[in-house]
Amino acid sequence: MAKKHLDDYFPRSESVHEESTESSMRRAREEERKKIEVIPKVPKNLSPSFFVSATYDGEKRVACIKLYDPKSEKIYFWYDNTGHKPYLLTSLSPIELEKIGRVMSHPGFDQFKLVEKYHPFQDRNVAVTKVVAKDPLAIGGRSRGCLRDIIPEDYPKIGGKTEAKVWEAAIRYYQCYIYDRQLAPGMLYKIENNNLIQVKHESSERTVNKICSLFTAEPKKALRNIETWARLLEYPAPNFRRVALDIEVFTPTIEIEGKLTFRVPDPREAAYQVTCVSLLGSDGEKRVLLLKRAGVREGIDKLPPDVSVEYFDSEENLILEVFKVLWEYPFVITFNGDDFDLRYLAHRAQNLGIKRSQIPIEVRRRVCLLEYGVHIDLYKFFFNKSIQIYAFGRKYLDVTLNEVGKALIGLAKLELTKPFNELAYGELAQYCMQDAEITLKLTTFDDNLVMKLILAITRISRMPMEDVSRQGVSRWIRNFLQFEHRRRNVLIPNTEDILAAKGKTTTKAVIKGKKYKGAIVVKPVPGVHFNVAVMDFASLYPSLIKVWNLGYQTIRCSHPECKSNAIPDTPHWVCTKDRALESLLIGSLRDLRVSWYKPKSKEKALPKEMRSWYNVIQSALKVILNASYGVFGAASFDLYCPPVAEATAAIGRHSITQISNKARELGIQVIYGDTDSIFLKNPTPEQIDSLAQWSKEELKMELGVDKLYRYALLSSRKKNYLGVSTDGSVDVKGLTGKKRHIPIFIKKSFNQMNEQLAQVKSPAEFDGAKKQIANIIRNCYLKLKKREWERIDDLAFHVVLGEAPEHYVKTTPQHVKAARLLQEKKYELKAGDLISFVKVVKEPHVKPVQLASDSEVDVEKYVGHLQSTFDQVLDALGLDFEEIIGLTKLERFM
DNA sequence: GCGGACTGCTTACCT
DNA sequence: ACAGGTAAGCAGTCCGCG
Repeated sequence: MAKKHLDDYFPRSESVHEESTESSMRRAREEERKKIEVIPKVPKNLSPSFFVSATYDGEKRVACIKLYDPKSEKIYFWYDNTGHKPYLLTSLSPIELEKIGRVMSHPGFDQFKLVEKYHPFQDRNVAVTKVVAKDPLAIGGRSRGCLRDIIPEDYPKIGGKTEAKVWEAAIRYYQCYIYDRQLAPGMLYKIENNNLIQVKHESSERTVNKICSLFTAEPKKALRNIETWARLLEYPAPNFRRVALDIEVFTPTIEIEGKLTFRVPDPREAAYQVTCVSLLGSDGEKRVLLLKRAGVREGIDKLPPDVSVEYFDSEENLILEVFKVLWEYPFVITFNGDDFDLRYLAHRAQNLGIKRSQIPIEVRRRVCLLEYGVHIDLYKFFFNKSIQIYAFGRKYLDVTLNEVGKALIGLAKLELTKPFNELAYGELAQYCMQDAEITLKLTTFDDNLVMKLILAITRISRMPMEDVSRQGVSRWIRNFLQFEHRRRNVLIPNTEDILAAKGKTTTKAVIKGKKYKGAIVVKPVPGVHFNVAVMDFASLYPSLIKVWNLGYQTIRCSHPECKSNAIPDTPHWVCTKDRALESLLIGSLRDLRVSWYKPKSKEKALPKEMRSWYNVIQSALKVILNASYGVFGAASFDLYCPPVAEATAAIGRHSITQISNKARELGIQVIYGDTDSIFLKNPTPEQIDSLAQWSKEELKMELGVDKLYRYALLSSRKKNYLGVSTDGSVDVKGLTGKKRHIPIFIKKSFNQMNEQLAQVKSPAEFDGAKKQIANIIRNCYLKLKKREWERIDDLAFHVVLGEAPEHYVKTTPQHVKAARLLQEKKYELKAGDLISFVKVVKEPHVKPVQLASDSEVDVEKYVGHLQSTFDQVLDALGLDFEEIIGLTKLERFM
């Protein structure tokens, strides 16, 4: 079996609840008694509290739920009292299993139970055996000899004829617990007679009813799903009492070329002193804890008066003071706390001999959790590509506190006037407090958007908040699908079973190395087009998954009579008898977004807070829906099913082709289109209506007007255009002048051109604009020729290192050449770093901007870039770069 | 030994 | 560690050329 298989079972990365080793478990047990004193006892009449996290308690050997009471703003722990145990499912009968010695003698083995499960490929119930264990580690862990490995290994040895199947053995125990008890993380619970019971919220229930009444035309099953989702999304959010934490550590300096640089201390060694810690609470707490240093005078004038500044003679006392806070706050927010702040504090505390029972941090391989509260590491959350693109619209490009802060809340890190270790108390405290402030504000801006977003996804995905904030969208989708399997008593198939039953892809991708054919891009008609309507399908792929009943069960189903229900452009077919889970769930999420949350988020009559909540929900849904097709084509997804992805893309191509044909039939010129959109030249409202109508009737798909452009400027290239909306705003898509690696020197002129284009209202006004544009380009060209740039930085290209510089073996791109020059100067570079370089005359034709001087710049190279940037627009405008800069074609030729 | 045609690599973008 | 499609620029290779 492939090695990957094991990784799939117990994913090492991201997941926060990793198994502890035997020794650390023993230690934990010893310490348990002491810790428990710090954790509040559940009061007799606990008010309705939010389920925020779930773990497995290794000592008590039961699931543990963390409940956040919004009244006391504390977290309470509830331990399972239902006797639920970890288990796996297998195709072997108890009789066969009893013959396997290693199963029976396994110390973690508990008992067998015969159960029935619906088999999603065979379309019938099958008998399977539940192998119950005393401990999740007995089912599957990193250690050798767990039950899920033993069963298939030993079955042949007892004369097994077929393969021994094992299912659902790689699900984390606390998730398994959530599924089996059909719990709703993020929702309200109470504890009654020591039982965990979900609580209703009456006014939200009324809204849920109202939403359901919108969907009465839907089949019963779908309606039930809509109701469940609506409840999860309508229930209110609490105020999350939280503290942002940032630490500063003494940082050894090294001298490079007379310049002092520093190396970030290793948090696993924690060899240097913690010099400053800022704690900023959502409740108004503002504290800076400073370590006293010999010879440095106390006194701070730069901090606001409401900040409490506390000096410590001993580092140990400082850290213990921080720990008090971590034992007390229900939510702790950091930026990269998993890999730095919390990790450093924990290791440093150990180095200083602080007792383990006093350390509130659970250090895992990749994450740091809290013994008491919930730790949210914003770095992980903002790093999430889906969050980056769909929730925040690509507003930040680099995931650093500085960049994210600047982009989302207009708050940058402080710039230091001196090397770090020479800072007086004032500047150090100020710097540290600023970081904590950015961190906290990243969770408070827009009415606590980020906290609510995490809460909304917690509810949809049925995961603990810690996992939601750290894991990717494919895990969110996987978990709610697994949850629904359990609800319906459907066996969750193994990845390789789906692949074996449904096969791979059949179409040929345009791009070499891709698995199947994707979307269509219609060749643009270059030039300036006035009155352009852009129509698109409302969330194309999720709609197709809904309308075409797509899912791993239904694609290429086993019923012969379904084979005639063919998917265009592929040899696949789809089931006509059963409804696919994915189709149902993704479909109802889509419907809720399109028909309720999206309109509600724009309803002006609603109170501001309501609108903002609806906006949170609609963007959470957007993030999930946008990934809902892609996951089926991703081998890392547990329900990976290539034919589903391939079919979805094929129907997408079919839909856009049909709609363009229909548009032309209606006498509308289609000037461009990409995946789910078509650009229509000067259509009448009637033509638009009949196209939308036709789509609804024939394709069962909603097609609407997305944009109205006063005019669109199409280049001859696909995915390259500029549109001026009726309100004068300019959409620039794909043009080089917009790309972030291009020097600002060129970008400035490009933006000036856009300003001119925004002014143009009619074809008659184009002439004036063209003259202005020619001027802009000529000026830029002349400035270059006369070498009149302001700063050399303006000429720098900025390119991200995809991997560490030494890792490039096939070719050496220019940014890597520049990176290697920096390395020679002792700069430390890694994957993800942004390299800024200028083009110079001498070999190797590039130089890091830090090391370059004005005189070495290769002006001709820059003229070339200027030309190619503007050519994309000029050909549509009927202008010529060489004429603009005053060269006749003949001169240029000679 | 050198330049053009070609392919492949890398990044940034679009939907 | 959700997908495929497109553009740009450069690196590297092959081939012809007295």
